[in-house]
Amino acid sequence: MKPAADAALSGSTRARILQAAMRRFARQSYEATGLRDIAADVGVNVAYVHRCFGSKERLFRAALEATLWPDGLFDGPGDGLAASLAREVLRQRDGGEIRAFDIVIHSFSSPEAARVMADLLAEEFVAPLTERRGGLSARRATLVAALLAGVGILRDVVGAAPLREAGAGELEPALAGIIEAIMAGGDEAAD
Amino acid sequence: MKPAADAALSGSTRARILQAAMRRFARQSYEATGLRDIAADVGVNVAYVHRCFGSKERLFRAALEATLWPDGLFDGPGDGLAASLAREVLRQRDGGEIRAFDIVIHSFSSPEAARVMADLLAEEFVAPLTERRGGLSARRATLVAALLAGVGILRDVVGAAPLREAGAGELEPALAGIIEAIMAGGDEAAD
DNA sequence: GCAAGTCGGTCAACAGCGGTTGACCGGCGG
DNA sequence: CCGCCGGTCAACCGCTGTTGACCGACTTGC
Repeated sequence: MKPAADAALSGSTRARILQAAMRRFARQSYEATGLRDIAADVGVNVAYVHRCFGSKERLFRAALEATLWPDGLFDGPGDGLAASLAREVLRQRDGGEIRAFDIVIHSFSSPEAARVMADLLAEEFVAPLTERRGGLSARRATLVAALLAGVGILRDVVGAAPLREAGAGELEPALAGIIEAIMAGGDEAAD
Repeated sequence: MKPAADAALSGSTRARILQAAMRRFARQSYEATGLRDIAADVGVNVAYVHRCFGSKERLFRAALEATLWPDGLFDGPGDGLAASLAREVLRQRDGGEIRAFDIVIHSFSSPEAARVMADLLAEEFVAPLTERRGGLSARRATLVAALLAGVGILRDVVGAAPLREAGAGELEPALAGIIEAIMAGGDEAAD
């Protein structure tokens, strides 16, 4: 089969596999996603998917890393950070768009995925956030991550009604306020 | 959990299966927990576990319901609510103790478990919390749930270092403060 | 110009697990 | 004697990640 048509976009089959994996992992859990599903999406054989990435866990890691903050989430002005985090979490995904967040919130549980995420949480979220916001402790940065993760899960995985209903415009400032409160919170003993 | 029935029924094989299920689901994910594991714990045949509860999902639901807030989490004084929620989430489990929380945080993902949890979140957390704390919106109550879920997951499932390290005594007041901030937060437009 | 080797990819199979099912069985009350 | 209850046993069927053998095309070396 000649991939001439979509060559420009996806070029190598490996890249297309990766993108299919990203799409799958962003919509289902790690365990619910089979290598055969991904292979079928791309139109290749299962064996090749496996041989291409070594193992399912490594494919998951690659997919997650490939989605990490494509748009420089932490690049904006420091004082708008809380707002942009809130916006990112509540953002509606349209079409084929894939957020790292979607992958993360669907694959808690499953020890393999958790291992991957523990690494990336520290390197790709806590570190940039504390660096961006001087004086912010790793603990409070992780608490921000916890809030965002919880909101994402309850909203998009569990489907909690109060977080899904219409007014994202109402939810967003509230969430931003809470994030700000967490980051600003030095009102207890310094941590 | 029914306090008296618990001891009395400990003889009943069905009750022992339920308890074994609670233990398993509190330590592994829904998907990672097999009916055969549970059956082996109790010392009965897999088929009986299935026939006893109808399906794996129903067993999960029964196990989760049986662990729900055994000690009346919302019964304390209303103003200490944030603190007691924080304490509950960060509490160290010793021995065979099983919190509903442990089951919940291990089994996000998996659609079957999520379905169960969506029901119970509304009925068993949001409703009591808003009732206990007059004027609290369902949205903010759910945000509290999100924070607690996120903290539990990052701490106990993913194993994020900043939330696990020693000082629970330092983390707890910070968490309580954030919870309080969420519940108190009417500083934005009323929601 | 031809052999050798690598790259991209297929195919079939393995080995093991998962929940679920239906047939069966011993004891016990009526 | 019948029938129900608690429980076992074996099997089914579908799925999983993973493996090794193989293959065609293209590049490289001589």
